[in-house]
Amino acid sequence: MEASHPAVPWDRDELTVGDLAARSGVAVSALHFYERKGLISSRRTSGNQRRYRRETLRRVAFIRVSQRVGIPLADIGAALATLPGDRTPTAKDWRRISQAWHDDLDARIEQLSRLRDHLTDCIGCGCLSLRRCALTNPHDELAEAGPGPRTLLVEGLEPDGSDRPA
Amino acid sequence: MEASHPAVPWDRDELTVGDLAARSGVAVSALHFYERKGLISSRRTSGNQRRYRRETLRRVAFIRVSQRVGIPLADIGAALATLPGDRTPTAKDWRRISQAWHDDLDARIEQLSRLRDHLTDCIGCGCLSLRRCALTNPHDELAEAGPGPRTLLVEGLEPDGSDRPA
DNA sequence: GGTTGACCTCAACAAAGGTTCAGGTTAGAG
DNA sequence: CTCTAACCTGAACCTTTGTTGAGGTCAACC
Repeated sequence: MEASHPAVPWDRDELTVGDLAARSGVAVSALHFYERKGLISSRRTSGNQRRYRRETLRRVAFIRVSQRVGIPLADIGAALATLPGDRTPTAKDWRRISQAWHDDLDARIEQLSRLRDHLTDCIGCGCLSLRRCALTNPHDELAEAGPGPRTLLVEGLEPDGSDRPA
Repeated sequence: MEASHPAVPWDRDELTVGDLAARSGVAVSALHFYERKGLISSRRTSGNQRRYRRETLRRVAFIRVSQRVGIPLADIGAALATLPGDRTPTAKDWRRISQAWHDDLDARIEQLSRLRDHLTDCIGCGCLSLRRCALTNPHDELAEAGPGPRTLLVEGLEPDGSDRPA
């Protein structure tokens, strides 16, 4: 209802949840979910239906890209929360928050590379001594962001240092 | 009870679930869980308590390292299932199954690197056009193993090709 | 003004990877 | 022989990221 003309310019600028879903390729249920989690927000019509600003399209795109990079929704939400609320985010704003992902990704890639390079030494050799292995050594370990196990591997496998391979 | 001597050599070779937990740094509840999932197995004493072979220590270490690499438990279980059941796995056995992780890791690192290199182009520029962006383009996408979102990003952001940055 | 598709809320379920708790048994030290 | 730490099972609960369904409303076309 809003006004009796359904296609005035400033109405054109708003998207229904279905529009947003179609345009972003994200299911309506996921958009509702993101909204419950505070990652996106909407205005309600007098009939209680959601209307999104076009800017939301970019937020959703950012969410999906970030998830693909392996960032949990909570972190994405925190990053989005740093965007200005009083104006539409600029290229600079997006660049700033994407920089954090870039750094995160760098660290993650570095860590995975180390992991890979030690895999053969540590598992491949069959000894897998947790005490000595670089793979399982917490010192080797950084903040570990992103998916995957967060618990660190600890302590010694063989108290006597031997490993009894057979 | 087994036999009336609690410290005979072949008994020394067995670990209680508490021992295994202490040695591997994994909670007892997690070990029970791994056992329910078939990743490890135990003998039971006459009093129904678990006894693990020392070899199990290496399996648990393998599980934790694999999780750290980002492999789901089900896949780890499948890999472990290829180990010989009739003898203690050798260095060669472990090398073989770790090779698969190595390859997986290579692919994952490659993909993350591509993602990182496109991040600035795609989010950083502020346009985030899903249609054009390499980040969101399924063609760019491979099997995507490991943690993180599996759903592909799709379709166009702006039907008219423009993006209305502000 | 009626039909139909899109929308609303709330609740339940899913899968992964566990943890916690209740209620009861065992093992081993003294 | 008794005490207690460690063990057992099963069920419930947790987090994340949503999906599905039931029951009901809204909006737009003819």
